[in-house]
Amino acid sequence: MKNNWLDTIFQMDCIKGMNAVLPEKSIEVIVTSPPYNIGIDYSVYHDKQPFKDYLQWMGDVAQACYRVLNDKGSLFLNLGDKPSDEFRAFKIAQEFARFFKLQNTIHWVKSIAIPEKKINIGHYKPVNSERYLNNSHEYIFHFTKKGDVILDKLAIGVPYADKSNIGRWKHAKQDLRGRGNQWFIPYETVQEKKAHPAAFPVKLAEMCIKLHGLQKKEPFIVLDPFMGSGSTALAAKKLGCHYVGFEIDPQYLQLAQQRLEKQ
Amino acid sequence: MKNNWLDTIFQMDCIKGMNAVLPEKSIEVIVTSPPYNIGIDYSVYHDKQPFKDYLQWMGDVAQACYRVLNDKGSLFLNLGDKPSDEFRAFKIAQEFARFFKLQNTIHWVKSIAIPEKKINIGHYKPVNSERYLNNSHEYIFHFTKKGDVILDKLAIGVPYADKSNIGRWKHAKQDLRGRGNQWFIPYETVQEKKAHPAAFPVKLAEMCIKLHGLQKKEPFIVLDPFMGSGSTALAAKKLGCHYVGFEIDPQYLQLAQQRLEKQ
DNA sequence: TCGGCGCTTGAATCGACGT
DNA sequence: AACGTCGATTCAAGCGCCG
Repeated sequence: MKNNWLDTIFQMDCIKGMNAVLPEKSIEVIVTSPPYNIGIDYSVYHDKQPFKDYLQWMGDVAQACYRVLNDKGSLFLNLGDKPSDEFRAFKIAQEFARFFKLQNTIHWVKSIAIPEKKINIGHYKPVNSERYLNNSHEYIFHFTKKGDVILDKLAIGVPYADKSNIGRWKHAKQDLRGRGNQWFIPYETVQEKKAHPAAFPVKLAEMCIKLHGLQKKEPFIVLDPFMGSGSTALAAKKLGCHYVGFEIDPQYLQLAQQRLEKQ
Repeated sequence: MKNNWLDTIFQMDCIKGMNAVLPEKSIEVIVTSPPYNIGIDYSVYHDKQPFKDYLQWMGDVAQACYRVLNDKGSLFLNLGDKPSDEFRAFKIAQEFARFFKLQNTIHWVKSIAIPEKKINIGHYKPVNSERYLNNSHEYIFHFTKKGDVILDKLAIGVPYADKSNIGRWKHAKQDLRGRGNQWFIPYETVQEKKAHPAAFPVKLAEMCIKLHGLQKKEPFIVLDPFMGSGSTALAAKKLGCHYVGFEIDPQYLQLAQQRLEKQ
């Protein structure tokens, strides 16, 4: 029974799951958005330092990811920020940096206003505070093993603003330039959330996979250790890749499977 | 001679300068963009660990800033990112966090493309690399002493997307909502840079000062320990505030003074 | 007994979206 | 057009603990 774990979401803890189910270096791309505060049993010893334990747990996840990722693979780690929670995203990213190299930092822009240009796009998330600015940003840290993975930047390219640049350089054969590290993707709206309370949009996962490059391996397998409602699996399926994932919560698991069937 | 240092840029090292010239708690707002690699004498002992020394030096700067800043003052720290330089901005910010609280993280968006909406704004900075995305982002870390400084969010507000919100709440008297933490400010163009090779746009410094709130103190003094070509001083002057700063390089100092006279 | 903490808890709040 | 909904919200009051 070779690869009988392909296109499966397992209801188990992701660290145990990855170690038990996935062979070394079998995964080409990991896209994930870890949950904020679960996965640790605080009941006995650790009740005083939950965040420190959470960090260590994240380090363990990173290590397990390292084992299963291909040497030329990519790991995309989505992390939000809370103004009241200093450097949270950064500290988690540093745990991953114990094993991986941070090759790119992508900024997911959910909302931006440019009054001068009459631009005012995206869902604006209210914050009731006189000291904190409304946060409309999340990080996507791009980790690789050596920091030298070749990317397919034009796969998620955008048209040139100045069309005279087309044909100006030998690589500029089409009206397509790299997108840069600022990615605008709007919030899911309330209604969309009701149907699929996804941690991040399918489109975001799609962009990560395409940026890594689709033509690299066979079989091309995308992993999400925290599958949640299945956005990563959906993106992989849409792009013709295999997926595999783990999710403890049976309700989320069911939701993910429903979304996959529908698609 | 009281306050004879107002509206002055001193040609000296900023740590020595701040300690010598500025009284405790005399400054209301600090806006600064530290240089990348100067300020340390590598010649004798430290040749093996330049970045570590740079970090320590940044910590010393932070400490000197802490002394001169008002208890309800704000420090805006602008830091760029290099993809090849892992977590550089965060590590510097953490040095400041030894003394200050990180109250907000602002993202300076220099360029963003949203092909779906045919939006493609800002100067696109080409990068010849197959592994690194084009970086069009810098951080502005907002530090305060206790993390509880009240801001004037509407001073840099933007119009509502949904006008039916105007008048809906008692504070919403005008078509103005908070801007959030994503600030679009375009690159200075090459031509502008030739005239004033500024580390950051005057507009950015203006927005920081206005966000802190202009009605807070008299005299309202804005400090930049690394004055460079004088953007912070220019912004302060434009807004009717006093400025003070330090700059080692005589050529930059001269440039800053020229820009201030012109304005 | 009073006051200053840390933690918990409920109230208030914002702006876009949907009806 | 007006208004109810919703948030990996924030904020301040309240309680218990300790000096």
